[in-house]
Amino acid sequence: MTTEEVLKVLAILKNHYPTWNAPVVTFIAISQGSPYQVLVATLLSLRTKDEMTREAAVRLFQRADTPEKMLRLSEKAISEIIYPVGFYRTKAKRILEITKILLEKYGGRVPDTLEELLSLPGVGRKTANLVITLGYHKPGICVDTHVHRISNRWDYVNTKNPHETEFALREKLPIEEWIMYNDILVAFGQTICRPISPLCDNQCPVNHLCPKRGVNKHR
DNA sequence: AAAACGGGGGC
DNA sequence: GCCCCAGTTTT
Repeated sequence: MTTEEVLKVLAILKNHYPTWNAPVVTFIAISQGSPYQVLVATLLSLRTKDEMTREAAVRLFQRADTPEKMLRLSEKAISEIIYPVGFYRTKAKRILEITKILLEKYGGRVPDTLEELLSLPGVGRKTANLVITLGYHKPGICVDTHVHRISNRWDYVNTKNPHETEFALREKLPIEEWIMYNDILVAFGQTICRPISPLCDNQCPVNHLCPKRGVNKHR
């Protein structure tokens, strides 16, 4: 697909967007979540189903929604709160580790630049870009499995790894669409344009524009 | 049993 | 670039 065609597809998907659950981190952001909450929710979401992450994030923020409050919780306590999110021990440890750094080096604030965010342990490009876009409302592209998969499924980019996808999208996609592109592809990818057995025939509102419709019964 | 989950780090 | 890691839910 060309950029022009992708923009047409996005316009159609935008109309369907309200019928899908907003992705967790987006949900946190639009419900007045702080950059710190966006960061923590993103850490929870790594390799974890959206719904599990959402429930865990809500429970955790009831107990601690600021770095100061978070440090009062033990690693074990956090583990129990965020269960059954996968990798919960690692994530609890990482949340505390990063929170300490935020308090020691950044006065309790979350950095808003890519470089500073990437310097935090356990923060890669996807996490950093999500904090920048949803925490600080600055332009960025965070490529997760959905963005990567669907961008390639549309033949919009032809890339092997997420980093290439991010670079290609930065070149091709108008900057005004970056955040919406992310948001919509995640919501769309979780419900319709799934990795395996996507719902092309009955439920996809853009199947008539998709070069891979019916072909992608798997992967 | 195996795949999937809005990856990250080490090399 | 490739390989390994962490745990739970879903298929």
